[in-house]
Amino acid sequence: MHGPLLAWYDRNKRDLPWRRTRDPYAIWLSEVMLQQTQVATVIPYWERFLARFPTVKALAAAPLDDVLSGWKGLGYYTRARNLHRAAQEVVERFGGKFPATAEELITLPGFGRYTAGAVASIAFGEPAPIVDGNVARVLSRLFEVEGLPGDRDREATLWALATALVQGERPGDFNQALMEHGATTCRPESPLCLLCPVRDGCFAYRKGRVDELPPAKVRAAPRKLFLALAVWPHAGTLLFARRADKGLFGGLWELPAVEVEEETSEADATQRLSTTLGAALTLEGTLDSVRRQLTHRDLTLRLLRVSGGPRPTHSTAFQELRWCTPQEAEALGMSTAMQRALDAALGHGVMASEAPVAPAKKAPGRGRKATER
DNA sequence: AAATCGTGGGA
DNA sequence: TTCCCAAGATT
Repeated sequence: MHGPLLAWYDRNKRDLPWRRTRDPYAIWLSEVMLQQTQVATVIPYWERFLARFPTVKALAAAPLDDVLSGWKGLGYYTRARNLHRAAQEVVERFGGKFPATAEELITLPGFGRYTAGAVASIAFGEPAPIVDGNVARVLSRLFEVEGLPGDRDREATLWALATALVQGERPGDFNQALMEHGATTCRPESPLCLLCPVRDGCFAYRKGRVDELPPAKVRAAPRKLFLALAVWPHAGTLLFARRADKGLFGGLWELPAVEVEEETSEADATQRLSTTLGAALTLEGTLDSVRRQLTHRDLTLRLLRVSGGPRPTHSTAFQELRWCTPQEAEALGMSTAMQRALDAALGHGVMASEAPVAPAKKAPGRGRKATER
């Protein structure tokens, strides 16, 4: 099946930007961005990021804030943090020369077995195996591998198969052929078996089990999470805070937030924010909540417009505090959820409703008039 | 080793 | 609207 699949790949592969380069750094970047993320989403991010950080040395030398800003909106932000750390290790441990073997690569932050094998095979031609979601699905069907995703025996079988299959011509292209086949033909729903180049050897196809392999993974119901956000305008700025490195949205900026319960009153939430920020806050009004559905979280952001003092510049509850104009805030690493909340606040005229500071600044035109309730 | 970590697109 | 989930790594 090695030959037919490779031939199919040569005829049918998509023209993706990272397939036009042999730069290990650029290929690595694509692999990290593609983790749990769809190709169409990654393409513009990859091009922008590469223009901003053209080499591993440039990335290593950049401030983490710039890296997180470049990752803004892509999700799984630990990837950006690990990418940055790994770039610095490439410079320090390997003299800026990208390590060429899976064995070395896997010692870098953010490199697991998959990413190490992908970079080693695609960028350096090492016959290193990979098993991602696509490959797992393709091999499960071809060889009728049983077991749920995550099952130890199943994973071991898949890696053993991938290891055996990648020995041969053009290991990087073969690995990509496996993935490409899984992404476009041997896809999860309604696979296109009539177009499959290796149908004759597929056990699941012969037995009519294509639709039942592999079994879908069981997913826990998302838990609810309520955050109360302080929308605190002053002199054309808003207060922003940097979250802890670990956990949800780690290291990203936000409108200062505290976790609350669904039934927590606005007054109590304001009090919690006062304590957290070390300031006496007055609730001036509320804005519509912003809801976001994450894989594991059902997120509700409750926006509280507040005033008060003294205005803090640091806090024990946050890594860092900063008063930023809306324009300055655009350069902060921020989750999409928080970006939506910020856009909502600005769109409702929270800057304009502030007592004007001479000379009066115009609120950014976000469309809607203030409809504060 | 089961849980955690985001997002946008498609059904 | 709601649900599902895609080129995984980390603890």
